[in-house]
Amino acid sequence: MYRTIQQTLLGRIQAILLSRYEITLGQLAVEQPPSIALGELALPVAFELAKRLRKAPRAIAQELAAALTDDLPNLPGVASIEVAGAGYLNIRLDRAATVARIAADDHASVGGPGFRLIEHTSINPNKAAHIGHLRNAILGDTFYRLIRPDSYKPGYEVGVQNYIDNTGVQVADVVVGFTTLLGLSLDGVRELLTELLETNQRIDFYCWDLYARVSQWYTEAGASAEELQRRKQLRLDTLHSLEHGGNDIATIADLIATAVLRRHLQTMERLGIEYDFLPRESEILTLHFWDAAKALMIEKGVLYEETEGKNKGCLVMRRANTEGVTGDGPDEEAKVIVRSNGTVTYVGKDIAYHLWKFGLLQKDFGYMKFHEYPSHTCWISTGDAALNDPTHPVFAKADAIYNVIDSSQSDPQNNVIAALRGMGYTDAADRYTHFSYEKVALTPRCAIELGYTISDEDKAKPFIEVSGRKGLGVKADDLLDKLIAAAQVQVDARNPEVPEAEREQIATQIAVGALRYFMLRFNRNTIIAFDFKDALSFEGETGPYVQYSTVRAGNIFRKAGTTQEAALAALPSGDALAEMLSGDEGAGLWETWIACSRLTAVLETAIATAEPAHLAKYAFQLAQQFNNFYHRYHVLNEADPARKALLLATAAVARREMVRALGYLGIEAPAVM
RNA sequence: GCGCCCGUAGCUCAGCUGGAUAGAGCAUUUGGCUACGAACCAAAGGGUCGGAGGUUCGAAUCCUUCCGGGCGCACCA
Repeated sequence: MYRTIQQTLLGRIQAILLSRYEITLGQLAVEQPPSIALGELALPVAFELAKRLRKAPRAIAQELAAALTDDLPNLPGVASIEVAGAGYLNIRLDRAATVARIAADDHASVGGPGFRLIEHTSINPNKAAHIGHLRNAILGDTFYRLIRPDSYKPGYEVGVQNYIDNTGVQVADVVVGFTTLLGLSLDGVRELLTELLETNQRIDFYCWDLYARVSQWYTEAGASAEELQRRKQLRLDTLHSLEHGGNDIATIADLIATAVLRRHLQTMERLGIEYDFLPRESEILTLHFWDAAKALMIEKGVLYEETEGKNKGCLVMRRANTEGVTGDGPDEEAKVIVRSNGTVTYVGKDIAYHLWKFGLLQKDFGYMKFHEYPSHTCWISTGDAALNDPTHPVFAKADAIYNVIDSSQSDPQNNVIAALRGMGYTDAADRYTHFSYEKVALTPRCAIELGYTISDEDKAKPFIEVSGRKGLGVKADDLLDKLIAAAQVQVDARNPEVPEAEREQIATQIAVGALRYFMLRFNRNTIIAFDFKDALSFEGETGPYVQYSTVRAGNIFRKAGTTQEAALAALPSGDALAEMLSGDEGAGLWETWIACSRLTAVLETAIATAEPAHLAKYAFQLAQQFNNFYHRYHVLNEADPARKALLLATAAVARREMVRALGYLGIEAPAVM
């Protein structure tokens, strides 16, 4: 609703500027005044115009205020406009009329045309997911919730995919662990996987330790140089066997990668995170995506053979943000895409994959059903035409893409964008968003708590990098288990009358709420220094604080013998409502309604900036606002029926928007807690 | 060497495309449970927004420079 008013106001202002001054301003700022006593919206537009009109801001503001006041019939909901400070235009709204519209759930639309593809999670399928992966998946999943169509907004058509690098070095490393460190054959690996499954052991946890062992084995202190060289070669040979396919090593890799992948899906499903499609690198190889991309790149003149210098004999591409060839010499800054031995680099494969996303590659994956969620199917790629299920949805038609990938990958991401741009696909390049975020690190204290030995140098640092190679990190499932246990203690103590199964469900909701909120409260480019104390907190700026607020609100309706919907429908109207919302006393309630009306405005900002943290902050502010209201106004004891109805409606609107905001964060509102 | 990011209260972080007195949480101190559940609320202390210049009506925000930290810059994936 707040956004609706913003939009009409800006529209009128633009019209006035055009007719009076013949000025068009691209971007007009709308702010909230520091205090509600000054109004609900403020326009600093007069300051902007002062230079261009060579007039004092206050004088311009006076003129604009007069014009807007004349225009009041075209501004529904606006009560008055006044000039304040050095030249602000402060807008006051008609409280009763606005409250009625908010109660009726009148709000701006969010959404538009076009298909969007979000890629997130993309964990190497060779070990358990850790907190860093959680941040990635939670960011991606939350953004998906922000933009998808739902009952509140039309949104955008969207697909979610999780890229699986099942033929990379990380999988090769863990395969070396199974074949060499454990000395297992293909049958031996099959038996071990079955055994782990039957004894309810997590294969991804098993691989976590094995992967760390292999990494250590490659650089083992006691081993001779020849031996280490032999191990390195084994690693390389294994990688090549995976890439080539059709051998026992590749089959082992596939068994392990698929089993680990299934575990990742389970872990993420605990957090309410689902996928539509799992494209795998193995199919990018077997279906020869690169060959098609290469032909296209050469045709478009982006890819060329270097004939001299250090990259002689390679196919190279001009790098992003460089001038390329200046003068006669070779472009030494160029990025090698095809090595002199004819093999393609990672960026090359990535370019092919991204051409596919935008529907620009003349090739497609085969699709098989892989996992069933309650509401939809998750598909996986296949290179076997016989296995392709023709009923599969189409994904290779993106108008815009969002790649949730940590910020250290910005260089390769920019190379892919540069390739698209160089090929003339400027629309695609412009709508390619590297949804970058900083990593989750451990505080030294946390690392010590986990039992790792930390060097003095590391102890002095503010944080220590998580390392799958070293096995240094907090596994996602472990953290979630820990959070559930902590929540369970509280739920059991506070709600002994609730059946056990329900208490467990509530504890899980709280744990997920705490975890998701924790990962979302920071801006994307803030490094999170992980600490159990903060992550396990249920007080202050946390998910459970917001959840608790919804429970409190819910209790009011229950005890008043009504429901949230009925309370909103029973909002008083007319002069009685206006009277109750007026003055300082009414301002307290009015403030809550205005805060509740800002959801679409916040959604819009969060989507435009690809920053879910805005919504997390908003959810918390709403809860603070509600708790403030809760203490200030006692609903059930209110003697005046009209006033009581207004208080009930206020609690109802607060709960409605808190639950919505939480929903976008992927957090449920428990019935009790 | 080049590129990107960061430096705001004791700690962890917000601060919307420059705007009104720089805000939260945690921690500390104090007050509030015979009133809708205290996973809560209220109050207090705590800031030369890394330093120095500059741009202008106005700078935490933009520009330059320096200091301090992080991450990239392979014929690795």
